[in-house]
Amino acid sequence: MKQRINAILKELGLKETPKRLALLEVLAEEPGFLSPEEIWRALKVRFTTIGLPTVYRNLEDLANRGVISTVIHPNRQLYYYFCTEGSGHHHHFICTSCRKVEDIPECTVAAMAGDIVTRAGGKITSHIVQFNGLCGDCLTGPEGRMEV
Amino acid sequence: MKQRINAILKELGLKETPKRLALLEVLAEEPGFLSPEEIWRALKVRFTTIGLPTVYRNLEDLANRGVISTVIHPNRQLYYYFCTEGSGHHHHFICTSCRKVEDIPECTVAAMAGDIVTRAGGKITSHIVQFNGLCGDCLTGPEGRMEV
DNA sequence: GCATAAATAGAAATGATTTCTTTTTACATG
DNA sequence: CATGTAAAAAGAAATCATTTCTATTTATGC
Repeated sequence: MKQRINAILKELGLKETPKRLALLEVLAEEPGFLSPEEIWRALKVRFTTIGLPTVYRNLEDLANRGVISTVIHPNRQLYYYFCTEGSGHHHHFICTSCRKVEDIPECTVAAMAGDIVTRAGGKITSHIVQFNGLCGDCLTGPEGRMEV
Repeated sequence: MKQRINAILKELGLKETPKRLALLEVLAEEPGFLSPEEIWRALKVRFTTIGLPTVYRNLEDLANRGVISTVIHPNRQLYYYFCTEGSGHHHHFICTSCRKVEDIPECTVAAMAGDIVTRAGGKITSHIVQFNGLCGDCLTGPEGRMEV
């Protein structure tokens, strides 16, 4: 796993700092998703000085580069997950109780739900399907832009 | 529209307070999604005293009852949208620039994206497909619960 | 009209997340 | 191996959306 993490950082041109490596190790060893503060607490065991902003900065950066996934949680806090499937875009089924994360292959939404339950044996309480982007007007014209 | 709002509140057993009615009117007149503070500012034009907590409380309550929809935004702020399609669960395409909201009928995810672009003429920059629930273990056993 | 639970005001607290400035560090290069 | 430099991190502080709290007001059924 350490080799894989090293390779990822090298490929992205990121410095292999001890804290960044440890952060990824913590995430990689965790089967479910974690909050920044939880990761921070785990890192404080290994490092006497480790700032919460460092954790936030690295998580955001790594998520933007597709190394780790963000979890959209009903409580709107940030959670992160190191997906063993690699960085290809795909979807997840998360358990809001134990935080387990299951990969979702592409298929229809309704079939997806059924497939998840069949394979994971759980119960789906809600799902989020939302597309973000620019509508036709905003794509073509400069007027009315008001990015939020 | 006022009649429809009145009917909705009556059906849910909610009191028809002037502020709650006005809040729904503001949302109903807005073609896109709005933030709590924007709604609050709109209401301050009509009411000399209107608290932001009142807006938050009503929005959360109405969303929980399915009267209005929440918008999951990349910036993680809260946004709300009064969907003209009624309270049936369905999905949305939002423009993060002008805030327009388009309804999405159920179909495959890939087809959905294509369909949205075909009808709205925009560009999809990201999409969220995530299922929340309880995995098989959490559903059956009491151990390991740690709702987050 | 009156009782009562619901709703609101207004102030204050909360707490996750971000910003800022200074210091440290990884690593490419000589 | 020394060293210059840009990236990374520390630590303190700020931000600000959201929530909580208590007292007061109000809509509505009787």
